[in-house]
Amino acid sequence: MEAKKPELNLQTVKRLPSYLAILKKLDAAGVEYVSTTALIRELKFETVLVRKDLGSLGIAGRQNLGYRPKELIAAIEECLGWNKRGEAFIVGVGALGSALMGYGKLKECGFEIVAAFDVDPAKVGLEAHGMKILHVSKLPNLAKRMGVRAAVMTVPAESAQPVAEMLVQSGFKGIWNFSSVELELPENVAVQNESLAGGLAQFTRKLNVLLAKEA
Amino acid sequence: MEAKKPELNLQTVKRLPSYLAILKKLDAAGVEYVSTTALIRELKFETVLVRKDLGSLGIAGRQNLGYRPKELIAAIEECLGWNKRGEAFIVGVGALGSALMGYGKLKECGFEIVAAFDVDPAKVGLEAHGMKILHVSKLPNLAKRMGVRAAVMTVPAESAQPVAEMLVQSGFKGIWNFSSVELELPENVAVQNESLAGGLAQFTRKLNVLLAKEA
DNA sequence: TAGATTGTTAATCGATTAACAATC
DNA sequence: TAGATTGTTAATCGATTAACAATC
Repeated sequence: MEAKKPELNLQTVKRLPSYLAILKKLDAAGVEYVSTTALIRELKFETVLVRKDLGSLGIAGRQNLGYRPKELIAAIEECLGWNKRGEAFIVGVGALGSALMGYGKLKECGFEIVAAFDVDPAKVGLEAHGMKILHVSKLPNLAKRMGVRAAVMTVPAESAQPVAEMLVQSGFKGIWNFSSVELELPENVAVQNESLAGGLAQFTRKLNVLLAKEA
Repeated sequence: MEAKKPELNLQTVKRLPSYLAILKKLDAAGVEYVSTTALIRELKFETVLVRKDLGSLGIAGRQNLGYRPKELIAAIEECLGWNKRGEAFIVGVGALGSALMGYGKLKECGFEIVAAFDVDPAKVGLEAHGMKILHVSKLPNLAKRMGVRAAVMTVPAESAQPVAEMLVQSGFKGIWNFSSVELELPENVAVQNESLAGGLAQFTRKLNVLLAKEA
C-alpha cells in the first residue's frame, strides 16, 4: 500500500471538492494541462495556496504548462476515498436528516445513504426519499449484516452521545455529526462535527458588526 | 452605542451557541452562578478556552463562584444579535434550502425566513413549509418593501455569483452562502460560507486515514 | 534571453494550550 | 490557611502569505 501523505492539512482537504468540481469540468472539455493561474480564475483562492494544496497531494506540475487535470482528479479522489463507493446509515430523520438524504451531491461523491433510522414511532415505517425508515433498535444487526461502518448523525442534542456510543458498539468507524454536541469517543473513531448553529452565529455576528459600523 | 469588542475571534463566536444552550438550561433550572468547571462537564471544551471565550464577551466572573448565566446569556445574544428578531429571504428551494426552511432552530435564534425564491418555473407558486415560492424577479422590490437585508443562498454553483450580485444590488448586507463557491463581493457585505461538500471531504478523509492505519 | 510557470523557505497571523499569578 | 476559582501572559501549533529560487 502506498503511504498516505500525512502533511495534508484539514483546510486543504476542505478545499479539495472545489478543485475537483472544476478539474472535472476542464477534463470533460478535453483540457490536457491547467496552470494555477487558470485555476484561480474560477476558484478565487490565492495562487500560492493552490500550489501548496496541489503539492501536498503529491502531484507535480510541469514547468510552463501546469498540471494534468486527470492526474489531479485521480489523486484527490484517492485521497478522499471518493473513488470507491462508501455506504452509510443515517440516524435521525428530522428536517435536516431528510434533506441530507435528498441531497444528490453526496451520491456523486460516492457517499451513499443506504438505510435510515429514527426512534420516533410516528416516523418508523414511513418512507423518506424512497427509503423505509427503520427503528434504531434494528441498526446494530443490519450494520453487521451489511458491513456499514459510516454514519450520518442528525439527532437532537440530548441523544447525540448515547446514539454515538451505540454506533461505536455496532462497529462504526466514522460519524458525521450534525448534532452540535461535542462527542466523547475512543480515538479509533473518525468524527466530523458540523454545526449549523455555529455557522449561523458566525453569520449573524459578522452582519451585526458590519451594520454597527455603518450606523 | 456601546463599543463591540473586536477581539472576539471567529472560533469563539462559533462556540457561542453551545454555551447559550447550556446556559439557558441552567438559568431555567434557577442556577445563579456557574463555574467553568461545571460548564465543561457538559460542553467538553478545554477550561482555559471557556474562560478566554467568556472573558472576550466582556463578562467578568466572581472568584469562588463563577459566572451568572443570565448575564452571559444576555451578552451572547447581544453579541450575535439574537436578541432582536432578524428577517431573511431564502434563494433556491432545493433539498437543502427546503430543509433550512423547516429547521426550527433558526427561528429560536431570532432568525426568521420570511420569503422563499427560486427561478425554476416548476417550483414557483408551490408551497414549501407554508410559504409560497416566489420567482426571483420579485425579490428586489419585495426586499425594499420589507426592509430585509439578510439572505440564505442555497443555489447551484453556477448561479451563486450572479445571484449574490443581484442580492447586493437589492441592498442586502449579509449572505449566508451554502453554494460551495467563493463569492467576489464588495467589502461592506457580510458573507458566511458553508460547504457541505467540504465537510464531507474532511469526514471521508479522516475515515480513510483511520481505516488505512488499521488495515 | 525574456516570460511564464512550478516549487520552496521564511515570516506572519490566528487560535489554542500551558504555566502561573491573583483573589475570595 | 487551604482550596476553588477567575484571569493573564507566554509558548506552541496550524495554516496562510510573502519573498524568492529554479526551470522549461
